[in-house]
Amino acid sequence: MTIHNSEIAACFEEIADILEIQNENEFRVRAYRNAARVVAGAPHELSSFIAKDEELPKLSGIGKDLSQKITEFLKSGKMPLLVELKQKIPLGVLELLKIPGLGPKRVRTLMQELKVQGIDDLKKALESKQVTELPGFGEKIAHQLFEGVVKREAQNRLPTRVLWIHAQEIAQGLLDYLRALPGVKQAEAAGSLRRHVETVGDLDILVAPHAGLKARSEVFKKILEFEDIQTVLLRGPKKLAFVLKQGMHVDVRLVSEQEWGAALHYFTGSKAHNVAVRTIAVKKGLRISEYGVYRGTRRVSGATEEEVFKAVGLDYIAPEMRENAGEIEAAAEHKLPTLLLTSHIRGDLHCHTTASDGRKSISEMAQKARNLGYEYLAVTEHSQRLTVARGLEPKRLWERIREIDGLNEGFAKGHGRPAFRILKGAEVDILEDGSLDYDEDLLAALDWVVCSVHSRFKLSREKQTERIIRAMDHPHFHVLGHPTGRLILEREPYDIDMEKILQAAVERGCFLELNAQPERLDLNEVHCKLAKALGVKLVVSSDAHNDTEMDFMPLGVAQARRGGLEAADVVNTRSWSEVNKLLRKR
DNA sequence: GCCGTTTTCGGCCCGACTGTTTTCAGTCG
Repeated sequence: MTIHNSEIAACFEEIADILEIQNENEFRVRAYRNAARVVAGAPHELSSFIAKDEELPKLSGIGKDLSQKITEFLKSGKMPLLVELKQKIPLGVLELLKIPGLGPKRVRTLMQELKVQGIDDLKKALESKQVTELPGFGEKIAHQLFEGVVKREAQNRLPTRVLWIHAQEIAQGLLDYLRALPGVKQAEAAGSLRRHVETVGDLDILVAPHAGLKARSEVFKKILEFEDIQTVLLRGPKKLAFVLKQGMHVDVRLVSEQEWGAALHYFTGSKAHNVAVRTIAVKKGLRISEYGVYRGTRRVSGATEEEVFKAVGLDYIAPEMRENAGEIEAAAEHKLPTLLLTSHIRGDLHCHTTASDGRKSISEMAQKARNLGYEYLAVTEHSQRLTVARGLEPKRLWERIREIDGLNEGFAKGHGRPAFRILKGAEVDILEDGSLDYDEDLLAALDWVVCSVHSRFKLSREKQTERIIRAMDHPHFHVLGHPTGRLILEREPYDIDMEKILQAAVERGCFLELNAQPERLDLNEVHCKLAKALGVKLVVSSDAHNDTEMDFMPLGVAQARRGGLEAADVVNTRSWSEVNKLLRKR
């Protein structure tokens, strides 16, 4: 059984929670939280080092003690400190920390004074009014906690985060409203939305009003008149919080123009990135807050993000990379990658039409591709095995090949438009034994072959990995489609050894896909970094089932940027003739 | 518990808001 980094991180988070409730040294608590973040963001599965009987790599924030704990956990599956701590504390108590208004101190009071051991106990204590008699608790907090308990019960199985694209739609509506207000100079979304994290929990919105006290208070009033606001949670002089009808939590900050850059940086995060940047500032005798960069009481900069980075000796770091996963060190050494842009993309190498499970004809899809300025579009219908998606029998695919040849002749005639070409492709199922779903001669007639797993997701890690690598052995295997099979918030990835698969791809000269569908987005940023380090090139594809879905390409590009990819790392930043040269020799 | 161009002790990121207080603790991001 393999233990993933996320499981190690979860253990450290739990230890931190319990230590905090026990009123332990806050810096020890912070060390565990920091370690959880570092491990969760590590580019390699730490278990792979143990499997190879190697030392764990040095990670900043993981010292001798934690390194030893991780090693023991990976070898034995047990973390003795956590076991010991859990014996000292009722299990339901950790759940209490998730109720808004309850932190470690109040949980401790509830445990000691009222013997509260979980959410049910808390509810009873609240109903019997015992809670309001405790020191530090009053009517309002009791009310807030009761709401939290009820909401928790109702929400238990609802996901608390939404897909990036849904958050983006909601944010866009709010931003359009804010930017149209007369007193507003600029408004921007920060937070995980700006960093293009796959899922978003809440919105962080910055608003810069025109100067003057009156303008500020006027703007505040107007913001609260936004029609989608359901409940206002908080309203201070600089900060508003509310819940929208869509269930999305929103924090709004009023920011002056000269503070804009510092505030944008601060609220874009990530938290780990901010802490790391501010730590560098402290070492240079500076102090960074959301208001600016200060030396003593003197404000040094803060109007733009570029200024903030420059003040602490860093190159500008794109929001997508701000996870404290190596970008700060790279920025200090002027070694940041020149990130991929959507404008670098010269063609889309994965889409479907009405022939299988798409919604538009080849011509309509080609038209859209030309409108996007692409030079080529690979039409990649599903193969015969995927009957639910009306996968093509060989005979129908042969017909399609001839049809596409005909269309391309039309494009060749030009009519004054730039050259364009439809590529004859397929998304071929990788069968359980690793063979492909079409015969050799048919595959040989195609320009571009995407190979994907669409069945038997539950194979063991060894078997699934072997299955994919065996498929890669096939001479016509060009790219592994949606390599993990996950559907964000819906379906876990299948269990595979990604490092092994990437290594196999290097050896065989094939590619992996970064699928731009909003619920796929695999490879993720950690895999992208690994791919780049190993020298595997990726293909960013829309996997469009409708012409409108070809607009998903920027989502894939954003994921690639999170993984630090440059244009050269991505296959379809090249012309088709250049891509063809990259294809493995047959 | 981690870390070191203030190296093996003594620091450790920063501020807003709320409620319960009468100057601040707790929570949150």
